Amino acid sequence: MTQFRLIKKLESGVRVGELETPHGIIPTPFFMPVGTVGSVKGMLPNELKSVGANIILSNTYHLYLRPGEQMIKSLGGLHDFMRWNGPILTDSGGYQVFSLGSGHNSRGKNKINGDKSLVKITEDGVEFKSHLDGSKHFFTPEKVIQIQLDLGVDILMPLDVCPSGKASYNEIKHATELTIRWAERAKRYFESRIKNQESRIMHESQNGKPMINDSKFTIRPMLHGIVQGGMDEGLRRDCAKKLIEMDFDGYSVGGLAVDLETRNMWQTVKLMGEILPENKQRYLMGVGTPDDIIQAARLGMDMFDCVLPTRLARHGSVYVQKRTKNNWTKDEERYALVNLLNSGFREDPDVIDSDCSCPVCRAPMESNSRGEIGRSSDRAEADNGGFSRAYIAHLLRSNEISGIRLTTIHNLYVYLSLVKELRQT
RNA sequence: GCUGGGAUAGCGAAGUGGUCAAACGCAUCUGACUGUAAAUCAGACGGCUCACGCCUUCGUAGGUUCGAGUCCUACUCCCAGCA
Repeated sequence: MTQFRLIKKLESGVRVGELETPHGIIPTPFFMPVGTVGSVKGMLPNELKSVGANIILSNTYHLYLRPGEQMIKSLGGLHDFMRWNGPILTDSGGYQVFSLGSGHNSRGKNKINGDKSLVKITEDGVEFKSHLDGSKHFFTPEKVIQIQLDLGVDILMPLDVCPSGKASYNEIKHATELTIRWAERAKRYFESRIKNQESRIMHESQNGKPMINDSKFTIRPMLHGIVQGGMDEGLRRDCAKKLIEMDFDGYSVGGLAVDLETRNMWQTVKLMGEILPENKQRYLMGVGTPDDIIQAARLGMDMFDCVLPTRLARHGSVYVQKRTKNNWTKDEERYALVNLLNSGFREDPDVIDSDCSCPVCRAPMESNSRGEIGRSSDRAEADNGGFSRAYIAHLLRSNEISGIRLTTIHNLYVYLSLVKELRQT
């Protein structure tokens, strides 16, 4: 039984489908806003919905460290905890193994541990030091599944080893092989836990208790296998083959959103699109820019997440469509980044993107005395959007929370309307 | 009016004889950001130069000294206390 249904494959190569999760059926391809610590920074659940999000991503590593998965479980699971009733996917912490590991902290200083690596990988799992307080912890493939099941998420990622894009062949090979062995352990543990859960539900319903119709109880969460292997075709093929044999619910393509100076990832994405099972969803982890997502979807990827729209928004940058009327000026470069903190926007009266209909840019249209249609001048009208670049730049400079909220809403809308468009055209 | 204290780069503020074009913070400018240690980080921030480097600055004007943001004198302005 597969919970992914491929409806059709568009001429562009984009796969249109749907994914059935314990928290509802969602259309693919989709983009997941990143809410690492149980919050898409600055956004409330209803705001995410209003901008078109129907699934979000959170993080095992972070929630385990704080507030702890047991606390979240006792408070009703992650969905209830954060009051988000749509599906949630959690990353496993595999990326943190990468980003907290030695040689990879390219920016800033280690806040807790000086220059020492926070991570030590062994066959059994990964020992790491909390970035919060330096305390030691140990993740195994089983532990990471347990945490995610306790969080109650819809789509789980197994613990993997995500090597730097700059790693040597041997390092990548070792990481890939370990990822495969860990995937097998994760799968075995996951299946046994799910089986227990299912039999318990069966048992309860046969005992005269009311049958549970809630999809939360009847639709099982999904576990992905994560394909590693760097840019090496042999390793990628081998890894994919072994994971496919284990029959995961879906497949993730990892290790491509790291160390971008070495990025020639398209060949690998193309390969993945060709060899991963057609009837399972494919998740390209951590990618990417809007243009990246278009390209990847055409190569057969179904799921995306990226910190760019939210992080860039907090750093003052917004995406602007490069189109004239309905034609893109250049198909492979549809979006430009604009940093509103640049001095040129201080007095810019225009909205971020006049072709954008997000809640920030959208403004009621009216015709003036000469019959020209333009943005309503009635700024005082409630709920009318139409915030000027000058105003948003001012808010950002003043460190007003509303500034980064506006840019975040806009950028997320860009991503979410983009995938929506992908599904339709 | 008297007695103290003070005037440093856009602002605030270190610096009390050489290593000072001058710490640090803010502001400003630019860049980076792809499974979030990230409302963060990096760089620039007197002038000229790609750069080595050169030139002009620490209230104003003189002076002492090989050498002054730092010491002395006068002046201008500000602050506090006392009249």
